[in-house]
Amino acid sequence: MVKKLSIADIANQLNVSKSTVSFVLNGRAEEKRISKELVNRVEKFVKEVGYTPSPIARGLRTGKSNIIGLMVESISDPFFADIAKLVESTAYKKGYRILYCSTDNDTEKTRALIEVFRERNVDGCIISPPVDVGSEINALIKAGMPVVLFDRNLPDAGADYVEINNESSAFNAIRLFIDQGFKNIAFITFSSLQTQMLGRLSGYKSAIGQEGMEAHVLEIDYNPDEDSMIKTVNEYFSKNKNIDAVLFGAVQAGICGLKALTQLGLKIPEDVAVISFDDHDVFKLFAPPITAIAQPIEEIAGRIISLLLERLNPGQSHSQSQKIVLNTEFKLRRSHVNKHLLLGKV
Amino acid sequence: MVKKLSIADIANQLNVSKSTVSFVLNGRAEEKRISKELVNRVEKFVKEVGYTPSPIARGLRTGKSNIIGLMVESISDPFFADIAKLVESTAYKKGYRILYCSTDNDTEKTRALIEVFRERNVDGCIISPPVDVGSEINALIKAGMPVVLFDRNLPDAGADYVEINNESSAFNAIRLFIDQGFKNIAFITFSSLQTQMLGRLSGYKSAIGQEGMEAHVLEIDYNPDEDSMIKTVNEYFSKNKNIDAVLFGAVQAGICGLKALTQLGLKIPEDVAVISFDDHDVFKLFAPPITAIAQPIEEIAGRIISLLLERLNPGQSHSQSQKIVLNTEFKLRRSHVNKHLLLGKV
DNA sequence: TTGAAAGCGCTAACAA
DNA sequence: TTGTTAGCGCTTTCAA
Repeated sequence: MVKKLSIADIANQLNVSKSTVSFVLNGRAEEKRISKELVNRVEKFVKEVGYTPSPIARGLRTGKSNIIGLMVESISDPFFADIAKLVESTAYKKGYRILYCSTDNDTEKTRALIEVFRERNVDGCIISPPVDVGSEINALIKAGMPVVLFDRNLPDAGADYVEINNESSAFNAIRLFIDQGFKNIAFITFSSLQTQMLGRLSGYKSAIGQEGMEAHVLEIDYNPDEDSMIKTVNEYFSKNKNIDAVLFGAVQAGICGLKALTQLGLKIPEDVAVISFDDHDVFKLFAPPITAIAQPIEEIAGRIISLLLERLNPGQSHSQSQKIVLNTEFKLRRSHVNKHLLLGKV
Repeated sequence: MVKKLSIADIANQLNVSKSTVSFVLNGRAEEKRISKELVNRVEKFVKEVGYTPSPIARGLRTGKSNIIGLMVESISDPFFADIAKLVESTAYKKGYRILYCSTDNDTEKTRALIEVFRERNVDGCIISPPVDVGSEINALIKAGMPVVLFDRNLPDAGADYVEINNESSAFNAIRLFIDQGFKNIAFITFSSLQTQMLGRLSGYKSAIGQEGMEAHVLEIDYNPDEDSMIKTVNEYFSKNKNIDAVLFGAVQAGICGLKALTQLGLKIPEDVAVISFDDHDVFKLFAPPITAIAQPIEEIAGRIISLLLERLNPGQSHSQSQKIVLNTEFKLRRSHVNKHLLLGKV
């Protein structure tokens, strides 16, 4: 591998100046009224030797990097992994690269990562933020950085965001239980102050409250050691044998829950009916298949990236921030039905 | 947000030169015999105003970026997502950021991405390569880029790599079937020329061949539309009713296979015994739980990153490339046992 | 229509 | 012991 060519090399070999080459390469030949003939000569030569400008030098000069920062809670979470995949694929086609990092829901790490984004001159950010980083995000936006939030938002941030209708999804799931005659409906979720979790909890509570029912909420502290979380759920069901239906507030909660229910030998839906947020192969293949509240992953990713691209190439400058709320889809399977009700009918 | 400070600002305000500041910041004060007092003054001021050097300018000057390029087949694959997560977390602690991209197993895209890595001056690459990029990878290495391959390797590449013992894992899985008396053992996998897939196939064939059994291999063409792959597997089982055991060659094949078997109403393991490569929540929660050949994810990620860090900070320069082959772990569950054999025993 | 030159922020060779 | 200065490769203003 020989040394990489620079624009100076090109200019020298062509006996023109660096600026001419630069103008041609940046499509400003016409504007600069460079002769068609010269343009051709430059383009031909550049293609011939396979020259590409250094994005680093360009970045230093222009402040642009053609990099999008993507910050999610954890890339190993299937939801975020799917989003990342789709976002990267679209961004790549538009010439953007992805600098990615996981926050691990750690506010301090997130702050440091925002600083990394800033100093690396990323052109825009996509962030699923932990709580308490509102002021940093706002500072970023004030400094002119395009920012799109997703999955959860920050109440005090003026950023664009893409979300699902968490509250009404939870509400509807609980209604589904109530309408079938379930009496002791639990909500098992992770303890979290993030808006999406708050929304789901509030949807649960308002559906329950409407009926004057008692709320049964279990908030698990997230723990990388899954077994300890399973144990928590296990103990909860052991102590609350009256629970006849449960809504899981997130895919990981659902998976832990299924593992706990399996350990306890409880039958779904005969002993406990189940609905879970998010969809996953586990839910499709479980016996019985688990009814799930599926997020429209493709659409979420699509909206995120178009929101960001819009900000990056401000056609008509929407200086106003956009809030997009998408609908979830109920994947009605077999885990949520009231067998006793069915039997009654027969 | 005010304009970011530059090293020149720091130098001015401190009435020293840029180089002095630079040396202090880069820990070369002692070597340059800068007075303790000055060092303190600089460090204090830098901390006070929160100055951090621009990595871009530094990168332009030094050719180093503190960025590691991570290229996987698809970040939405749970295996790669887990690896990415662990690698990022370790790299972050060492001050490296991750520039990530998916190859989608597209050789052309991969070539373009390698070029991106090169021009962005990433300090090192972690790649799960598609076939036919051996020469590009070799060129990268020749140009002095540290490269670690994983999951599959390139026969003609001189890169470090981390792999599992694909061949013997498949061999042992088939032996497990054979020893229990299964007679028509299939191998269902994706059609692929990647080394890991070739290894698994060859392990299957040699175990089968040893017994003089007939090989039953189904190679699915990977298709983002899962339903079409399920259909393929479904038809295969419909046409080959004598199959009494099956090894799935990858997690996605296993999931498709389970979906197909479920559709067909075939009982596991009574009608068909099952083992799958890779472990996944689906396998743990399926009824019955699926016996899996689990890859040691943490260890793979750990080896990858330490191999790379070793190359990045060549203590004793291993110019020789290192090949690391890790053992898989059989998660013996219930899907692989021969019920007829058990019955016979009882 | 094209070219010269400044400068983005940093490092490091060389001077003092 | 510290400062001066020349680039790294590019864009862009200004001059020709």
